[in-house]
Amino acid sequence: MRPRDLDRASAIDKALTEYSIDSRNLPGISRPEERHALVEQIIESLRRVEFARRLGESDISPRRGDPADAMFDPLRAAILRMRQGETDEAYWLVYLFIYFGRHPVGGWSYVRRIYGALGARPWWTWAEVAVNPAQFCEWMLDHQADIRDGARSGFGNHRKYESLRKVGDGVESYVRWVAPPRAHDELFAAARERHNGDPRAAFGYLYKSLLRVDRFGRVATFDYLCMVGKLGFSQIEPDTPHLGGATGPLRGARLLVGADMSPSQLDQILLDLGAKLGVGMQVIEDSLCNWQKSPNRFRPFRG
DNA sequence: CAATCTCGTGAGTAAAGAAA
DNA sequence: TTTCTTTACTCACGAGATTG
Repeated sequence: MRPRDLDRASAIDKALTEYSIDSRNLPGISRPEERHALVEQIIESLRRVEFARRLGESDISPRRGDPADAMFDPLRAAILRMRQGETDEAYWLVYLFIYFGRHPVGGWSYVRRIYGALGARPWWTWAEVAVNPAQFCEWMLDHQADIRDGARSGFGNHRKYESLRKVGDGVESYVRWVAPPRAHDELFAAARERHNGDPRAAFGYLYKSLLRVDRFGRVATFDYLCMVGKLGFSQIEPDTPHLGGATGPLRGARLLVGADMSPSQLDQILLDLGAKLGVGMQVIEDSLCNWQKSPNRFRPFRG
């Protein structure tokens, strides 16, 4: 662990111990091995979350926004667009970033080829897709072979069961969700207003509706909304870890708190725990998922 | 010695079934 | 009706087994 994290680690360790004495027993970390492994996972998760926040404030080369350039990066492209006031394009790029993820070998090649329309013009910008999603759908079906490039392309780890065949349907469904000519920021602003500007309530409301979008299950929905919040596109933040329908994080939560609890009970307990630790629900969700894979020994998440 | 097939694994989404 | 659990399905990948 890095020296600068040591203080934070000992504070979290202490808070965990206090919580398990004062508030609720945490059988999964009664031994120091387990507790230390969890603390390290929490530190790692904090680092990942803070990386996205910092990225939103850092200098970014314009080449990151150009799908014709090998340096293209959908997340950085989203930030650039937002800075230029192109909010719909920014949200669309976050969606694409989540939908495809980064392949360990192929990197962003899927997003790059699709967003950049395989070098043709115009690119598949939000303006193009929103007006005619059916045309995008057709283009996707026609160009699957050109987009694919063996081992040098593919979906990211979290999206490994997706396929190019389904992308058209997914995108069509997402376009219906945004419902142009309504803009993304109108949708998010309405969600916030509906809940008096409460970032958590707005998140919960958006989560429920986005979950109905095709090919956007629990993980994609949660990650997309978290990213929108972290980049500051909209003032929202996860209200709970949303363990309903989860696999890894739910297993982790049951290991930590107790096997006989339902996802919604665990959501509430973890909300309380997160407040005591001073960490957000994405950190809780992410760290429990990684911890659960190896509860008694810290293993960094790679992928 | 390949090339191909066949599981098993891992971590998602969707839908059906069960419970509250 | 909503929530939770279970089951099925998807896709890439690697290890072994099978085939040519």
